[in-house]
Amino acid sequence: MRSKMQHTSIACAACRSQAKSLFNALNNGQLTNISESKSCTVYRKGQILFHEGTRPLGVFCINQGKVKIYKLGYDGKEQITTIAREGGLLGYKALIAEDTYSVSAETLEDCTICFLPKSSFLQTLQESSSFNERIMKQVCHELGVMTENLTNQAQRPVRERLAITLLKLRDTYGLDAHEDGPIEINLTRDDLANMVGTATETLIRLLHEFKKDEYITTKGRKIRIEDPTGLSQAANLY
Amino acid sequence: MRSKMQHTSIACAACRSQAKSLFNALNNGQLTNISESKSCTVYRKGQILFHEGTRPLGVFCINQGKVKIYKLGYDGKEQITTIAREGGLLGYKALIAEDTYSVSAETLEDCTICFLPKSSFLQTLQESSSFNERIMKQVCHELGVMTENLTNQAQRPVRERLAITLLKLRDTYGLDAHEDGPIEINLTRDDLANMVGTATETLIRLLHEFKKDEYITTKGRKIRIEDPTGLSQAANLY
DNA sequence: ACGAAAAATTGACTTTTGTCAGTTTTTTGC
DNA sequence: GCAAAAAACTGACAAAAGTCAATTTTTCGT
Repeated sequence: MRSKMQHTSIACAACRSQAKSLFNALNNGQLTNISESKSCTVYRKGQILFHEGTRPLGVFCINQGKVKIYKLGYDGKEQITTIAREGGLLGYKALIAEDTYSVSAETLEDCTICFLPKSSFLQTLQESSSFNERIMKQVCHELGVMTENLTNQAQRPVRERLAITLLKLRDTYGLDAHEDGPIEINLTRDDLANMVGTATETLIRLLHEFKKDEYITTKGRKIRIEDPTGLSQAANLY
Repeated sequence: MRSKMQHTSIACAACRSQAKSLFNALNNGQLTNISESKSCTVYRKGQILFHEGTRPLGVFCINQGKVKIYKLGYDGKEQITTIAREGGLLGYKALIAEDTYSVSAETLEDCTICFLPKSSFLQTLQESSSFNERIMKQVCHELGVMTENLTNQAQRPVRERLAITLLKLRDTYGLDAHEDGPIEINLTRDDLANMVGTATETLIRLLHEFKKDEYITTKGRKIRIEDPTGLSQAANLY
C-alpha cells in the first residue's frame, strides 16, 4: 500500500479552482482569512473524505482531482449522486443543517483537497452576506436538479438515463482544460452503473449499443464521447 | 363548474399553521409586516398555484388544505415529490435561486392559501438573519431527503417504495389534529402511483397485497393504515 | 339522489431489467 | 514488466414491472 496522505500548502488566492468555487463571492480580506485557517492535504485514489451518518467538522474544497459523492442503499449498493471536481465544495450542507452527512465522499483519483474547519466556515457565512446568498442560491438550485434526477430515475428507461449521464460526465471530465485532447470519461463500470441506477451488466450491454451506434468509443475502461448530438437523441430530451 | 376562487383575510399571528411554518423564526414586528403585505385566497380542489417553468412572483403559504408538488416527465407523466399541507411554504426556492419554478403545485382539496409578494419575502430574508438561517437549514435538510428519495427510487422494488410512501403519507394526513378518528389517506390511485413512481395498475395490485396482509384497509379511494409496524417491515427499512 | 364522467380494478400478455455463473481482459502495486 | 487481483464482459435465464383492453365501481356536480 502506498502512503496514505501528505500535507501541502496552497493559498486560496493562488488556487486555480478558486474562481469557479463558491468562495468567489468573498472579497480579498475574507479569502485571506479562510486561506489562513484551512489545511491542505494530498489524498490517494480511493480514500474516504467523510462517511454518511457521521458529523461534519468542517468543509472540503477540491483543489485538484475528482471525488464521488454517494449514498448507500440497504444492501450496501452505492447510489452516486455527483462527481465533484476542482472548485467543488463538499460537506457544507450537513454543517449548515446541523445534521450528520447524508452522503459519503471518496476520491476517484489522487487529489489535493483543502479542509476548512466548521468555525471558520460558519463565521464566514455569517459575516459575508454575499457568500451567504451565493450558498443559498446554490442549494436552492441543486434541489431543482435533484428533483429532475428523481423524475428521470422514476420515469425514464435505463438507456435514456445512461445517455443523460454520459452527457453530464462530459462536462465533469471536460474542463481538464490544460489538456487539449478529446474528453475521456474514466470511471469503473460499477461506478457508472451506480450513477445511472442500474445493474453493471445492463450498463455494459447498453454501452455496447452506443458503441455500435457510434456515439462513443472505448479504450479499456475509458469512454470517449464521439457524438454528443446522437447521445442527446438517445436521451430523448425535451 | 363552481366559482374559481374567493378572497378572504387571515392575520399571520392568528394563523393556526403559523407555529409550524418557516415563519416561526420571525419576531412579532416582522410577522406583522408580512401579514400586511400578503393576500389570502380560497382555492377549489384541482386549481394550479404555479406551473413548472414560469417565473415566481412571490411565495405561497398554506393556511388550510393539501397541495401536490410535482414535476412533469417528457410524456406528461407527473412525478409527485411532496404533498404539502398546513404551514407549508411553496415557491421560495425558485425565488431565491432567481430561477423559474422547477415544479408545479396543484390543490388536492379546497384550500386557503396566502400569497406573499417577492419583494416582501426577499426583504424579510435580508432583514431577519434568523429567518435566513431557518430557510437555509430547511433547504439543506430537504436536499438530504431528496438524495434519499433518489436512492430509494433507484434501488428499492416498488413494494418497498409503496410501503415507505404510505408511512410518509400517514404523517401528512395525520395531524388533521382536531379530528380524532383514525388516519385516512385520500389520494387518487394515479396520484399515489405518481408518488411511488410506478404504473397505476401495479400500484393497485400491491395495495391489494397490503390489504390481504392486513396492513391497510380501503373504503372507496380512502386508505386507512391499520398496521404501521407491518408496513415498516414491508418497507425493509434499515 | 341521479346519471355522466372519472377512477378503480382485473386479467392476459409483453417488455425491460436484473441475476447468476463463468470467461476474458485490464489494471494495479511492486 | 509481471503476476495477482480487479474489473469487464457474455450468455442464458428469471423476475419485476409495464402495457393494453375491457369491466366495474366510485365520485362529482347538479
